[in-house]
Amino acid sequence: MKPAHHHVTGSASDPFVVTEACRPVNQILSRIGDKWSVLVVSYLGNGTMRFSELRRAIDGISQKMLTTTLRGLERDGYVTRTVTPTIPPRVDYALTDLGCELLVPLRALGEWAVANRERVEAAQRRFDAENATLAAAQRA
Amino acid sequence: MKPAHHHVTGSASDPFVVTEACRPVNQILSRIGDKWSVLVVSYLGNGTMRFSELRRAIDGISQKMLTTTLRGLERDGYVTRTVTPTIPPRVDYALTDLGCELLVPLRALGEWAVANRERVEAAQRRFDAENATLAAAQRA
DNA sequence: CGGGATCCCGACGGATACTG
DNA sequence: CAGTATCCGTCGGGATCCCG
Repeated sequence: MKPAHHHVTGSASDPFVVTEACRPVNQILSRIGDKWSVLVVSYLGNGTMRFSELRRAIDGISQKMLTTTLRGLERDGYVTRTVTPTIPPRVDYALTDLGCELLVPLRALGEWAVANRERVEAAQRRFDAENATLAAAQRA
Repeated sequence: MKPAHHHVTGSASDPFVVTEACRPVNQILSRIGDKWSVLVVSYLGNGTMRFSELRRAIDGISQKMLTTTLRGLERDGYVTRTVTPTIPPRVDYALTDLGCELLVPLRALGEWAVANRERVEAAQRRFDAENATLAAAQRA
């Protein structure tokens, strides 16, 4: 656990945290960071929903991606899938305890995103504008 | 922000929380949720680093993806890029204030991931095993 | 040293059609 | 209703070569 040679300018944290922690973080993010998982988990945070309820709620998701996303979330233990074999069939999705717990840090990130979206967008505009003027200067 | 209220079925959930919040969340996640951004931001959380330092530290990243990732993070205002035109040239990357603030909810998610990785892996094993026996039963 | 330019492949993800 | 199956375009991302 020897820290590598790192220049520590600001608040220093142990590099151990980074190296050791980022494997599972990437695992979580590769599931949650895809196009739809956060939306699905967020909606299910309000309670159990049926397949078509989710489909209508999310608006833009294809049934294929909804199925794929739900399967992935089910595999990782975030949601449960309950089939009621009536006619027509009925399938309910709900968060597990694990899913509810995930919702906590996820909502923190979400609130940060909402709070800071304008700063990000401003940075993007600044970057793009600067890039445009640089490109123009190149052609001159 | 309303607390998460559970409703039974059918009724529309509060559109504000999900609909309004998830656009910026997806924007943040589409940047942060890619394969390398979290690693880069985490490493820069320990202080300024040079390009080749990051390249060597991250182990597995190609120079193309490191460049792409850093450009994206710079565009969104999370990192600064400082060029020192010496020979050989020197380029330093560091987190902005925005980047440091992002690190907070990000680390929360990271700690959650570390704390719960075994539960996720266990769920995956359970799911895969159950799937395998089902597939076997199908063939019988 | 720190990239930019190019080629290429596989995975992600959308549209459509069909099934239990 | 809740999927599965198929086709197909897009693009993330790796490998390689080159440049200032």
